[in-house]
Amino acid sequence: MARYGPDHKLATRRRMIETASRRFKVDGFDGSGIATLASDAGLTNGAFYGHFSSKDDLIAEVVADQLAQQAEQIESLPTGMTSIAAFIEDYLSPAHRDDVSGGCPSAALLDEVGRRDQPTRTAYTEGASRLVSAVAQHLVADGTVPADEGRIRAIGVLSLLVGALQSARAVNDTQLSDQILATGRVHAMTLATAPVSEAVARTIGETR
Amino acid sequence: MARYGPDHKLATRRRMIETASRRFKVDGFDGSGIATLASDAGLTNGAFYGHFSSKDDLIAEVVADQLAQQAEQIESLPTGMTSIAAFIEDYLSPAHRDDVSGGCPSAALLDEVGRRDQPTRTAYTEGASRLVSAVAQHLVADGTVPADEGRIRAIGVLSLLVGALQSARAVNDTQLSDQILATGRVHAMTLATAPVSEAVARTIGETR
DNA sequence: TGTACATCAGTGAACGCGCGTTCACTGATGTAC
DNA sequence: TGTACATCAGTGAACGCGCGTTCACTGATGTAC
Repeated sequence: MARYGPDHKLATRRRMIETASRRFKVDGFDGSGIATLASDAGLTNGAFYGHFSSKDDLIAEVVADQLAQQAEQIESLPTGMTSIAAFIEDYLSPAHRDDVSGGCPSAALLDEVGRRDQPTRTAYTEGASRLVSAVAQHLVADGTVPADEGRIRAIGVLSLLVGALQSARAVNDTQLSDQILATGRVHAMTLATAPVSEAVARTIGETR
Repeated sequence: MARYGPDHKLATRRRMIETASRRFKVDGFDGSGIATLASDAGLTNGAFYGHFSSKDDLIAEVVADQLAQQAEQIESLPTGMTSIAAFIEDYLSPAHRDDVSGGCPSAALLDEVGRRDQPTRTAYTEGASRLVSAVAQHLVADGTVPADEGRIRAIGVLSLLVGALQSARAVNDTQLSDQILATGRVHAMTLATAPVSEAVARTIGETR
């Protein structure tokens, strides 16, 4: 089979990145083999290397793509505190907890990213920076926090969201898991909106 | 070789759990092989199954042991807000970020725990519950928060700590990593001590 | 005191298997004449 | 319009390797006589 339109190969590559993101989030980077990744996209193992130079290459591409999608999602959110509040509610919902394959890549893979090669970590760093900027800009545009506090608030909210969702997934006690989510939602709102403590004020000076 | 004292085998088992915890935190569960785990403890692969029934068995033991150690550490902390403040400072220090093998198991492995078998997840759940109780009791004993807020505050602080440390490790930009740590320290203190917002008050009612 | 035997923690080769990667090949389509 | 050839995305067998697990064996020590 061959001689497809000029977009065909690009479409297959896109499909591989899409299906691989799901597989990685469910089984982890180390737990996902090339044969499975290819078969998820309707291909056989040999075809893989026509699209990516190595498994690590695919991982870096997936990480970049996933974080770019998240940043775009935040960037396209309408201005207003309610939209960030809704984002937090969605992020720490039981539905998101139970949807690992379609959910946040950081919640599913963050501790593994720290063990991967530099291209993957660079992709993560750039994607995360863009995400932080997007959330920061929102909080500032909403008038929720002063301009020089945006980044600090954004980093806090995002860290909490990831830590809480991972915990809610790790635990095999539904009641505790639900409590972690409910608690996380409130704390995330606190970090996004609570009045500046003196300590926060001091830190802004240090890290700005 | 054989015929050791009655504690010898137990000591070897202990050593395996100890060295395996370091290996798992550095290379991940999937990234650590039996031959390497055994050799880290000064044994050969065959000896492994005299101590553990399977790799999954060792993983569950390691998770239980690591979280018990953390809970004991918190439980033995002297009463007083300064001790929790010092714990937060240590947890989100550059030194802890750079010491993966001797550091927090949740920061190194949390998203992988969610993919393991039930014994491992149960071990994690029990250990994490004990940790939450220990931190909650501290915050209440310190007089920092009212009795019925202890757990909620503890869950928030711990989620934030884990999320921030994982992020600081994933990112390969030192400046951003340091900023995540500094920001996390302040936010953790905020969650531990900030006055109850109306939202928090409502959530206490829901999740108590 | 000296010898024969039991114990058992640890050894290391071997098992089948799936891993990441390579490569000669296929075969449907487009182009040239 | 019909035939020969070039293209190239995808196939699938094969590579060496390390995985988790099993098992016959070793050999230093303790006990029995």
